[in-house]
Amino acid sequence: MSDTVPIAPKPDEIAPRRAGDKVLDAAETLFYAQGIRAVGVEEIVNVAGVGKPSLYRAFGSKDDLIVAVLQRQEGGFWSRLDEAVAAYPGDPRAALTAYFHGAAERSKQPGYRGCAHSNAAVEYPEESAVRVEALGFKRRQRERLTDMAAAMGADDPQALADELLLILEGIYVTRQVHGPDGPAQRAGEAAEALIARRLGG
Amino acid sequence: MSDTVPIAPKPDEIAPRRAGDKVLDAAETLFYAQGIRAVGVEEIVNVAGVGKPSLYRAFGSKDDLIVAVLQRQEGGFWSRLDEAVAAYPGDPRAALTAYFHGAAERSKQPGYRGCAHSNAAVEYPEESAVRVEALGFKRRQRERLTDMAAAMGADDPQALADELLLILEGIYVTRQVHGPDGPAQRAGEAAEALIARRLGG
DNA sequence: CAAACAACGTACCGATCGGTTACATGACCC
DNA sequence: GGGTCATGTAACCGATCGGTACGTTGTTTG
Repeated sequence: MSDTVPIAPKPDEIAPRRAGDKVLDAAETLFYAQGIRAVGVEEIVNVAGVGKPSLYRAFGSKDDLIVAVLQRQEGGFWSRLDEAVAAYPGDPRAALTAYFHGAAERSKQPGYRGCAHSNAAVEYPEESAVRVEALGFKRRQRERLTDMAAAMGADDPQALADELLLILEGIYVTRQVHGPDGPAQRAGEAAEALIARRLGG
Repeated sequence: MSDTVPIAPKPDEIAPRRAGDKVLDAAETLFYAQGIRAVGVEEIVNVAGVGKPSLYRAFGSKDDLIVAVLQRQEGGFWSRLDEAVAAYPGDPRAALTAYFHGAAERSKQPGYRGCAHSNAAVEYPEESAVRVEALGFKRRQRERLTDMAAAMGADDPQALADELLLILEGIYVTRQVHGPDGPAQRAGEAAEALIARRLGG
């Protein structure tokens, strides 16, 4: 994830989840919707329907909980990217193009608030475990895009990847400040143009 | 401003500034460097070297102070944009290109942390005076870019402006998550490419 | 059946949050 | 000198912050 709105925690009647899982669900939803610093642990445990010690038994501290939420959300990003890649076997250019069109589309959904990791980095500008986790994902994201640019046959994979990253982060933030009908809707086309310029076609 | 690092409050020995001005200076520096929610009023008045009542006499509340800081910072953005426009009279395309190259260059300076208004919108996702102020600037920014795109002779000024906004917000955020040698350095070239695609040349 | 253990919630902790009050001080102006 | 205005000091407010001591419950295990 890291750029989709968390699905509402499902009722735990079918699979009686542990208190820690409920905390993680609640924290993910609340952090994404309201921002990390704006959400207190009290509110998290209330929404999760558990006691405060359950949070601290499972995660040790609010910071550790934040990191755990970010780690879970990172998986979502890779899932969606891998999905696009799998949809166009042997054609990383088509995969990446599809991914950007999909990202623009996803940004229209209500409650969308961009990339949780980027938001976290903005909320935690000073050195901290949260920032380390957020920046770590961003580095892996950049590496992966660079690899894909190389696989596309770009002369300068890093340059192409970085140009696409500008668009990607642009989606995340413009959606938040300009709404669902803002610049983010041009992202697919813009990404295609930047790819075409460095690859031809 | 809104994307340059605040200059350190100058010593008030020459022009004995009012307490409210010192508060505004300190708040601008602290908010930009550490984030808004991370800074308490106590720290602000300490750095400003004034008493807490001075803050509340001048601004009424922390929220009002935040709004005042954002309003001051907005002026900086218009100054820099107007400067680029003035440097290329009658050539909005050259002006905008220069602006993007300049923005990429500025993003390298230490302490750069992107656009204060975008950051504020991330920190305040729920309706509030702060968010209203931040989003108001972002709307004016988009309108101005659209006007310039129209002046360039773009067939679809809104489309070009929005593509450039993706790059612009991309600069702001990628600098924060990827550092001064990250994707932001490709912004000038990317902006030129997107402009050329819609204008020819 | 009972001891042991894991999981959990109630109630509380000190610290800090944004904001306020009362008052002393000093510069300026007539 | 007396008044006004802007300021700083310091103590304080209720609310909320992240975090914990401790007792209760429910299940397992002998």
